[in-house]
Amino acid sequence: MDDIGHKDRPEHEGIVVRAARIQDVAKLADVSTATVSRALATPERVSPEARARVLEAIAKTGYVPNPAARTLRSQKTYMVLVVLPDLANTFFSKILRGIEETLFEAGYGMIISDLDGSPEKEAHFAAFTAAGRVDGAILLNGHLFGQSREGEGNPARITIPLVALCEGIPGADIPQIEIDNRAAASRMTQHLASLGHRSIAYVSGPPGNILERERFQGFKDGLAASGLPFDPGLLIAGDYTIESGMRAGQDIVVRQDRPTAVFCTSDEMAIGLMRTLFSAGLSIPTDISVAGFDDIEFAAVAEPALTTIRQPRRELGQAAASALIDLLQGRSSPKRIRLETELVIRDSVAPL
Amino acid sequence: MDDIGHKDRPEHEGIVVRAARIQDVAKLADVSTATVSRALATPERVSPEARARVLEAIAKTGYVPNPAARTLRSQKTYMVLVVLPDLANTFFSKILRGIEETLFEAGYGMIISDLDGSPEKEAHFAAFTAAGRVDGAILLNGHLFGQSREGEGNPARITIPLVALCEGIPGADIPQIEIDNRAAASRMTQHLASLGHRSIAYVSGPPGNILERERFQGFKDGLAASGLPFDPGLLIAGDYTIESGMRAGQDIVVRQDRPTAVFCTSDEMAIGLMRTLFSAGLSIPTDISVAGFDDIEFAAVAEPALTTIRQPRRELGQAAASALIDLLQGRSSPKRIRLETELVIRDSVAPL
DNA sequence: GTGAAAGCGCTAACAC
DNA sequence: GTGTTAGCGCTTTCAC
Repeated sequence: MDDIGHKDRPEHEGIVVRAARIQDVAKLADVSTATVSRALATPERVSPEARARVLEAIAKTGYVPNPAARTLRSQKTYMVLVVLPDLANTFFSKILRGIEETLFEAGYGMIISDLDGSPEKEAHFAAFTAAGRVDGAILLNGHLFGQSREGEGNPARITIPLVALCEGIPGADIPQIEIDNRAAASRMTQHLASLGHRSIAYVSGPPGNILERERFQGFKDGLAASGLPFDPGLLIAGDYTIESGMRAGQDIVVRQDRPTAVFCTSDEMAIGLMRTLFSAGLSIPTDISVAGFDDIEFAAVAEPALTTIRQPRRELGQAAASALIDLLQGRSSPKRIRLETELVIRDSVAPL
Repeated sequence: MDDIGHKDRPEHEGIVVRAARIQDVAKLADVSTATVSRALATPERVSPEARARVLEAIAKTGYVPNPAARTLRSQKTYMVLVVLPDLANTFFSKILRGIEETLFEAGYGMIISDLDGSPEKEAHFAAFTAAGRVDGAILLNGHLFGQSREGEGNPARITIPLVALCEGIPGADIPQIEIDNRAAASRMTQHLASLGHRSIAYVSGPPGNILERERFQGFKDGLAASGLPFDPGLLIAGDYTIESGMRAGQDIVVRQDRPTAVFCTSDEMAIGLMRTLFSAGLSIPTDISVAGFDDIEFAAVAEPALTTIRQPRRELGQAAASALIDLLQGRSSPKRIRLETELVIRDSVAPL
């Protein structure tokens, strides 16, 4: 730093010059700074000659507008916050990519916050958002800021556009982008039943989770539609992780009266569960059928290949980003967007 | 917007008030704005009484400093850019989490850019970085901005602190955080050889990739150390993806003279390859041993469980973030940090 | 269509 | 230890 905090930029080898500002461009193009600004933001309001001179000057100086100054003045950051419960969960990566590419095309950047179950982090990002560092946010964590613990008093209120993705937020008046979890779970259950399975175990997601509630409803719907009774004894607690799937497998292995099929509400759990069943000497699907949910990359290459429900993850991300961009640019957005799922039949489920 | 672009904040039901600024706090605490600023940045330089009044006023007003104004003035963004080749690759998620948590603790936010093989995106983020939107960057993509296509002329030069993670950047004079790929690959090769395997196939990463170059060297080292000849016929081209692993499996299946072990340089490829071998009726490790690299989550639950090299992914992320923070705060950082890997022995490799 | 000038909210230099 | 003030770089009235 040679100067009061300016960014430096080597122009010629060894000679350090401060970065070009709008004034430099204006001077070079022989116009006012206002015209430079307009040439960039609203070219149609600038004469072609002036515009050409400005563009040339920009090219010559390598001018890039200072975003902090722009934000300070215009109150727009062109940044979107994406709130995740867990960045290390592979389920999110394709969704993130869908979000990122759509945001990118519209000129928005993406800031990721991994809540990691930490209320401090959540408070931090709530403040961050309230401070105007982002124009909008996409919430994948199933609740609004500050709603994790109810009735905790209100921190700085968030007034920017918000969109909920995957995990709907019941009370919130914001666009919700999701799949029909209930219908999908019902479909899988009916598929299992149609193959002759009458004793179908259900490995749940975390208690209270909205996806879990919907999928569980779907499971019961499917049972009912197939004329099967609901047996609470066939419910096994899980939390969508590989580890909980392995634990669920233990549970099943030790039962004297084993179910003939297991519906795991995530592929991770299904893969973990299959691991445990194998280790116990069972074979799939001969001894027991296993179904998953999500269709992550590894579902197709698992041994046996996993029968599951495909979620259009990339499209979900794209749809959420599009909805948010609509809001950001003053357009309206449908309150609920539901994308189609697909029953993917592979080898882990067989007729009884 | 009721006003010239100010952010609004509901204070009481229905009444909308603009967000508190430093002046509001100063007035309420009966000090100057400078004192408020100091009370936040350098509390030790403010009298305890003044500080207490300021803190109280901040609590009362719900004041959150405007980051754009702060950045404009101080030339610091407290943002770090993380450049990834592919966000959807599950290998990165745990690394990202390591980065994020370390950055977060130090008060930095993280902006993710998924290059996605697109030169336009790369140019965009180079400009983005040059424009001063971030204080530093962590590069996971194996090259500096603008170096993807050589001799393409120089866009705005990046002068902020940079750190390379996982994929080293040979010519660059920046801290490199990585594992010893060569030693790890050599170790796995020797492990295979020690079990009696003399015909070991090698499934490579993308050509030209630095990880691939190092691991390939390690493979040859390991062969040499075990007294085995190097046979180019046992090299199979891959690119670290599941799909390329499946293709490599096809290659192996059709050989009349099959290798007895396959060293895949990513777990994804190993899992894909096992899928193909299974489908062809081979059993692992009875007919053929398969080894991976990385120890992703699914390696332990694959069937059979995958013998592989564990990379400390979270720690890699943390180390890179720490190194960058050191640079950002004017401290120096070692030019090369190498974290330990571990040979994880599971069931996919057996003695000949 | 263009320019002058105000000012976004903050920090840092300087004076006391 | 504290206040005054300039000004970071831009956009946006307002006047012409």
